[in-house]
Amino acid sequence: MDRKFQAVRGMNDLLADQMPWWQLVERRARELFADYGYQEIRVPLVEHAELFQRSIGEHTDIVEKEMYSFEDRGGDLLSLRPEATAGLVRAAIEHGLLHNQKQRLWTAGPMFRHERPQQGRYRQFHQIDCEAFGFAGPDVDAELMQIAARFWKMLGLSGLRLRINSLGTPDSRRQYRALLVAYLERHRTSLDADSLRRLDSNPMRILDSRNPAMRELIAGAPALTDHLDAGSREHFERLRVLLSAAGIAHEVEPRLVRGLDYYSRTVFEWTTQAVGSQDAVCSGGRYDGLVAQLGGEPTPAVGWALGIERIVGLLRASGAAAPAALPAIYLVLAGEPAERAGLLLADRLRDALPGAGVQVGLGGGSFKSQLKRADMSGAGVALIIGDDEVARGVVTVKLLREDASQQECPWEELPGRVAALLGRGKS
RNA sequence: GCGGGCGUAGCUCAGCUGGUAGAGCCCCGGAUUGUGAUUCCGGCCGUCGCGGGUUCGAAUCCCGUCGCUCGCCCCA
Repeated sequence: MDRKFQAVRGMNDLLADQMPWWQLVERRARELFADYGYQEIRVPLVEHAELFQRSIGEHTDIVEKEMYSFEDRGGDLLSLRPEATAGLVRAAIEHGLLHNQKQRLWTAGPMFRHERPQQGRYRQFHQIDCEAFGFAGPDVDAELMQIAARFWKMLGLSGLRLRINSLGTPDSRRQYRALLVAYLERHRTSLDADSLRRLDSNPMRILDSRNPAMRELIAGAPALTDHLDAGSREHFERLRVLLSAAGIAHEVEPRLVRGLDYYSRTVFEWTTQAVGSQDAVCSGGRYDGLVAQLGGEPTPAVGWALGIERIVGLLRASGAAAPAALPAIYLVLAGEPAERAGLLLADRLRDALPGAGVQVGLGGGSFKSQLKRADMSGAGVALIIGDDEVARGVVTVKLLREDASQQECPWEELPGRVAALLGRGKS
């Protein structure tokens, strides 16, 4: 073999030391959505490429250069999903979920974008995503932000900032866009290369440029907030009232523009300063036109997505220790007769003590190394079985975490004895 | 697509101005023929990312290439 296989760039293996955090995040998310009455659904990772082109927008970076697209054997052009919303909307329409109904849904899973990986940004990354359909008012916008805020609280995360903005309706956005382009054209000579490029394709994106040299120019630009239609302005103002009443801290950020074409009215983003330059951990917005655009009945909708990798990064950076699942009991088996008895005895213990965690010292080795492995396993109790114990039908019980002389225990009494030891250890 | 940094043992890394590769951790065995977490001894572990060049001699210098990583763009 002249070549070791490596994972595809930007697609990471999640090893055991990572999983306690992932499991924590996923478990809490499940509890969170249950608490708000959101239902989980799952949709395929692959959809027709056209679904994403039409929903996300032809001229977005995602569609233009980041999608994994391929022709399948039947000649269909398919894509790995770069985000979750389009697939959820497609499924909701396809199964009639939006027919005279309101829906509050969530999903989670991998997304794929062909970007240059860096900290917090990967080609396969994972999102938790929730969407509410059929609610036109700002109350559901506020609820979605409340859900996210509660999630941070459940996970013990602090230091996250919520910034909100309104993009208005497609109509008011078009008018504003014309004003903005006129302004930028007048200052064309001060634009940087990236902004010049975006002037034609997506001028509003110039507003959230990170280039400090552009700051002054941007500050002088007409503000989106000043050019909203009356309905959008009222929606936005009521949203702010609701957020304040619910005790959700937020800032209006007139320059916040999201990268996907389908957003209308409310957009928002939670950011952090704790993990590299990819600072957005959760973001979303309202997309009232998308369902109709994809062939459904006109249905107002709003949702957000959060990046699990970024949340896990925050948790790790916060110094919190993830609860690792350790076995409570480790079975040391010395010699062939003990090995023969060990598996069954371990299962009896599992029957009697479900959830405790019983690990069998497989693979032999010296007695010393077996005890060493028992210690390393994190178990509190080592049960030692050798030829002598098998012959007499007993087990040697040794406490690994405290000073106490070890004792012998007949097999029949073992579950009760161990239960008592574990109970004492916990209290 | 564009920049910066880095590739030496499974992991973390040392190796000065070129002299033919090391430490710690891990793992295994022993000191203690059945007692771990402390100690001591021993063992295992390498195409020095890859290819080419310079040289008597390259982990070290030069060129190329691949990979990883951080950042830009963009985004979760």
